[in-house]
Amino acid sequence: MTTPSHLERLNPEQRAAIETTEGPLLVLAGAGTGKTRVLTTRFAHILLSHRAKSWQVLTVTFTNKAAREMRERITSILGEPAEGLWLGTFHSICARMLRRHAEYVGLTSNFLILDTDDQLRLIKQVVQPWRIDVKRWPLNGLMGIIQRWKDRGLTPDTISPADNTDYADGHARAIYAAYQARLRELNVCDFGDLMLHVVEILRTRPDVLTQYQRLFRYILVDEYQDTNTIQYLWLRLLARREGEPANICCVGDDDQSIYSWRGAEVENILRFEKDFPGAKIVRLERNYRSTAQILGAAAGLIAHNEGRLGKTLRPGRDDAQGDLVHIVGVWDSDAEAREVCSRIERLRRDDHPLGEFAILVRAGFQTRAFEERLVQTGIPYRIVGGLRFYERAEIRDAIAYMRVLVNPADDLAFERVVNVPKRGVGTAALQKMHVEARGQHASLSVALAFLLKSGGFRGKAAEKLNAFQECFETQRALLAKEGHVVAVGNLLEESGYLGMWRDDKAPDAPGRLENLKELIRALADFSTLSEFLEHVSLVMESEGTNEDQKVSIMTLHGAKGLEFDTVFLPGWEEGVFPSQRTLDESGDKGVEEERRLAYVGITRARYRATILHAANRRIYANWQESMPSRFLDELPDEYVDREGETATRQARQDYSGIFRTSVFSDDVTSSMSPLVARRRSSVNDELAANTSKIEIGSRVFHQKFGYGVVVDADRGSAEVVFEKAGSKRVMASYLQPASE
DNA sequence: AGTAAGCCATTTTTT
DNA sequence: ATGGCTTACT
Repeated sequence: MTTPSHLERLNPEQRAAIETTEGPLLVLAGAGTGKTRVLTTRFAHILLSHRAKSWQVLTVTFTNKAAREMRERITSILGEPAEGLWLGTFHSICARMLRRHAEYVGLTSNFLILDTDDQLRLIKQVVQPWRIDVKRWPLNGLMGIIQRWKDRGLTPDTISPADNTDYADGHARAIYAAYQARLRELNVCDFGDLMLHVVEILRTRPDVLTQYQRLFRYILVDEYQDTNTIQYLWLRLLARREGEPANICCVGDDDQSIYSWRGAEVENILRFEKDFPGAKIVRLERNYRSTAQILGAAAGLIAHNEGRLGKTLRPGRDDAQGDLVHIVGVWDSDAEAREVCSRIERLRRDDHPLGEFAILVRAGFQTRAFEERLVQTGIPYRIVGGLRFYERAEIRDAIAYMRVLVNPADDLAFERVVNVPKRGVGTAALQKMHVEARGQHASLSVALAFLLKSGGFRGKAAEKLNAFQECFETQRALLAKEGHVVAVGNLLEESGYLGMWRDDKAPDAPGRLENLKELIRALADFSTLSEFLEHVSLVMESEGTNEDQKVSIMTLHGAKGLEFDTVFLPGWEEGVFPSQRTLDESGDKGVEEERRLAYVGITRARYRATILHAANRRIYANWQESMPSRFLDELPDEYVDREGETATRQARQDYSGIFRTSVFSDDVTSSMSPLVARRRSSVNDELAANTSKIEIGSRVFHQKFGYGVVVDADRGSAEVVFEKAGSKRVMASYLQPASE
């Protein structure tokens, strides 16, 4: 018997994970063990073996990226796009379901999905009657609490006293109720509602539930360790046929659970066998990504966690022998950046492509030192996971314009743009509209129209608001005739929005205009504006990832699922990693999650991993001595090379000890022991800083303010007269000498 | 209604 | 130290 082509070159465990199609199955897939391959092949196998049609398989992921990749790979296995797939993120699939049955939860099928800005604006309004002291209880916190409740599937009336909080003087539950009521009135949903409402429907409408249970003959779930309670409830409702647990296959790795702080419950994966009686478990432990040393180090580290399902990564590659994992102790964050950069340069000279380097940090503030050094050294880099395309102010504004164009009654969007660009609408004018709208039980747009007619506004404001109203009406009329691309283009032009950015003197204004052009271009990919807006609210993706050869800087969280030849892991110090905040808030549980994060970090590397820790680090304002991370001690000695680390380790116990200096260094201070370095550092660091190039009268460039001329300079900062942004005092380290 | 001064927090992020 | 946000002036 011949093996079908899609099952070729799989190891026995992978094959078991694919061919065990019936009944509940948990696939414990360690890092780099071919998880995505198993998921996609399993899908194809179900189809090719005629167990189900493509629309009878439900496949859920967490990110759009994962969903897209899976779709592509399934298409390539099958040789053609599969029909009517239920493949997407939890949220996009729930949105699809909710549009079908919206009326069961008091919505209509054209409900709108809110972004975070809208949510906050709404909470702000809803909270008014309680006169909450927002200093003491920031609204962000309130939103967080409501979100967490939603993650756990709690509605205002199912929150037990034990679940309630002191937040907002104990009014959180009542505010939640008011917020939900308001959402319903507006016929809108936040992200949490997409899951919450669907679960509500499945629970209260047996006919609907049965319909889906019959439809989905197979269910595939990616990253199961990241599911929260409501997602788990949703899956458990769907994964049942004639009272029996259905063919649900969850893939995940308890060792890579790093999102408990946003509601993920590792318990879900740990409890799988109990939740789904008769479940089988397949472990994928052969790693095809990393060297034996990297795997050994990672395995040794994660072994310190308790309550694991248990899994040991084994090298699966023939060329698995490689370098030891390097641990490097440095003086401070600048030395750390220098050390990393000099190592990158060394490898770069040996033709290692820049795209194969990653610097993985615990928190955003760590990136600064690396950026500075990379700029100085002239190594191209990219910060991954900064602000995403659809989160930029100009994009959100433009989208709000589109929303009002589609639906004049979209008050949240209306409010966002009514005074952008400035039309002389302040809190007073807005208040007037709100009062009018409430009085008439109508939208702000209707209220504005009424006020304009009845002379509620005078002078410049009236004129501008009139024009504002009119350009919507004109383009709305044009929408059908000319199409949405033209209408939106006109709208942004005639409302003065594009002009606002054209007149803006800030150096980032041209970039914003560029983004807006990009957005208008993207409109053409959709046949209607509503379709585009649905895409935007669910698939908040950034523009095409440029495949330039650049060093990637990103957070450990952001790196999950990625891999690089060479990985640098800086900042392994107590308080930074594990982070102090996690230590304080979550204690031992927190340490375990941080350790998993460390495990994720190490296992990103194919060939080389270098871990760094600094003896001193600036926290907010002042310098602090820092202790090497406890995780360093947990790495098994046989897989690591501790350069200059013995010294720092000893320093922790005895500051009068004798230290050894590392021989492996381009830069004297970078990897020497802390105490030796301390004596030299003040001199060296100042020489190293680029302040020497920043002299009075020299022309400089600043990322944010653009070009300018230095009029005054001292050690750390300089007064610069910028061409466009005027005179500012800025940190010298943010300045580069202008080349022209 | 727009600007200056004070106040606070400041990990991680997707949908 | 810094930036973001609210409050208090002009």
